[in-house]
Amino acid sequence: MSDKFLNGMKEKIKQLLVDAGSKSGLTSDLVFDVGYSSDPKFGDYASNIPLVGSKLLKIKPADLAKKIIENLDQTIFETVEVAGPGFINFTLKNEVLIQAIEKPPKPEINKKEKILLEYFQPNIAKPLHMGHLRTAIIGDVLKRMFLYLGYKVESDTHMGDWGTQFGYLILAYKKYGEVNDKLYAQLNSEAENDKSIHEQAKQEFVKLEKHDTENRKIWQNLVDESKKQFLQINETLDILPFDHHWPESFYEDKMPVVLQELKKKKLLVESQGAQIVNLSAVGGEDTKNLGIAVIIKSDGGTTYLLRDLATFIFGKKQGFAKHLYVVDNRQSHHYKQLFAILKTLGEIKEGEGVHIDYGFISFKGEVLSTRKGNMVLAEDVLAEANKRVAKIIAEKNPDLKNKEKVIHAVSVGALKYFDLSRNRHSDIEFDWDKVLDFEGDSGPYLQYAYARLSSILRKAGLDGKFTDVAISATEREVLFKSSILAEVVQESLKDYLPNILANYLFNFATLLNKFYHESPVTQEKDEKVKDFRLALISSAKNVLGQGLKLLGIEPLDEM
RNA sequence: GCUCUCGUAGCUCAACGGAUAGAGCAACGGUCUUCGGAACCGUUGAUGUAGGUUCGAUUCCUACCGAGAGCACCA
Repeated sequence: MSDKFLNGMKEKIKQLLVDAGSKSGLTSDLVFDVGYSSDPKFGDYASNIPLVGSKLLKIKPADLAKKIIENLDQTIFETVEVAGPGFINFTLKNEVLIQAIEKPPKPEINKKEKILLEYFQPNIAKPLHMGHLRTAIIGDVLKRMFLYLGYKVESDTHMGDWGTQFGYLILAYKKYGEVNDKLYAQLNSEAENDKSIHEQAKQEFVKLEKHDTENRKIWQNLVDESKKQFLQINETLDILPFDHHWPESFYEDKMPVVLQELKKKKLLVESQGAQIVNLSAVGGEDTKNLGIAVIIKSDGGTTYLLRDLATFIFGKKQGFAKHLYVVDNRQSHHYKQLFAILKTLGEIKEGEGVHIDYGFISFKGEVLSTRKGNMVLAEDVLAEANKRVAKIIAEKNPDLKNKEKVIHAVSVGALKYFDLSRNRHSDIEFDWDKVLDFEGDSGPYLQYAYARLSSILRKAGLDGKFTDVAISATEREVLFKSSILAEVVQESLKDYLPNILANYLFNFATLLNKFYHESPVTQEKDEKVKDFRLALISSAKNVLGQGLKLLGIEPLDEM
């Protein structure tokens, strides 16, 4: 995100430092940072302003730090200290944290700006495997975070229902009288030995594009059936409903205009019978390595790229200021070409189109692939997860109500967290035992911490209130971490990295486990202390619950 | 050949250019007459190589080594 929308505590402290800095001889455009302290002993927040400012003023960082602190408005701070090589460490007053918890900051954003978020591009005739799930899981969390912060965001599935693969599907139907993933794979493998099959398939697609009645009918049936299947993902994985289903075929009538535009700008050239844009020849420095982009194939068929050009332009006409694509990183070349052509057409400005790429999932060192038979099907993983969760519940909590619901929520939580806790740029090594490990750094661990908090509140029967009592270091940490959720979400969304939120929640849950382990609540004799701890638990539960919902994981009162 | 990702502990992963590189699993040792043991506490253990920029580099730059992906008629 290019927006400057942070208005949490970091931004507030930054502003205070800018003011204090200008009274200390620094210019207001000095670039410096305010971040979370790496360790509670360094306070809540830390800034490097003395380190970057000292060079300009040619004085020691420590001396500049002292000067800035003297000029600083300290009303919200308990302590402000100079430490290390020249950091200023800030500890907020407890009452300030409590206020931030009760009234989380809301970012100032451009409410008119609509965002189009494209994720989950299932291919027809291929069953969903773990690799396909990544786009849906990441996209769904991004959508939830946008909505939480007040953005206008709409999701679109962009189902792959067009292109040569449909030639194959139609051909398979005509040959075998029906189509499924196995027959599709069979035809593909036959095509490897028999080149004429590929030609036939291409011809079937061309016929489809030319409105051949029979092919249209076959195609429509395939699409309808597949769509029904794919949209089960909303239930099976608790993915928010999609706002749009604008599949590739939707752009069929929107491509000719784009072609006209490309011709008008003299970008389209004929080469080996195909219509192409030679990006090495048309663009500047940034496009010279992008090579050749095929717009119309030599058989007259359209390409994915042309459809994507039409897709972006359509989105713009619908009033979307940004178009985000959650697609795996193997397509980064494609998106570079897409954005480069749009730029040349004058249709896109910097930051209006973003490829949110992610690493793919491998299994035993190989990429998941239908063709290679190296498959881990989503439904199999979920079924196995359900089995193991059910077993654990039978051991630990046999009297649990709503067992089915809990089993589902825990399984989905484990599956999603496995994905979301990792940086999306990294490839993921799929491992049954790791996905299905419900201890330690896992989805169920977060849900467990939430359930424990609920349990304590249930036993106590009241919510407590923040009283003025001496608190432990752990309690202080809980208080601080409870205050920063909105800020963390903003940071997580800034580079579209859900793992920032996931990692924060894991640390928070760990802290909470430690807290209720060392601080008894219901048995506490001192009423004021009890009130405080209950209030702390109550607010921490809200924060953790909200965080889990943002990850698309259901908070459970009992499990 | 060109381009892009990625090389961190035995394994799987974290770390806006910041302070002592964090976790989980595995191993070993503890906690409990338990507000729920899917828990808590501790021990062992890591930045591919060589330079450079910086007050400060896992992070940025260059080269090399290694892994993966992409580079016109698949999407």
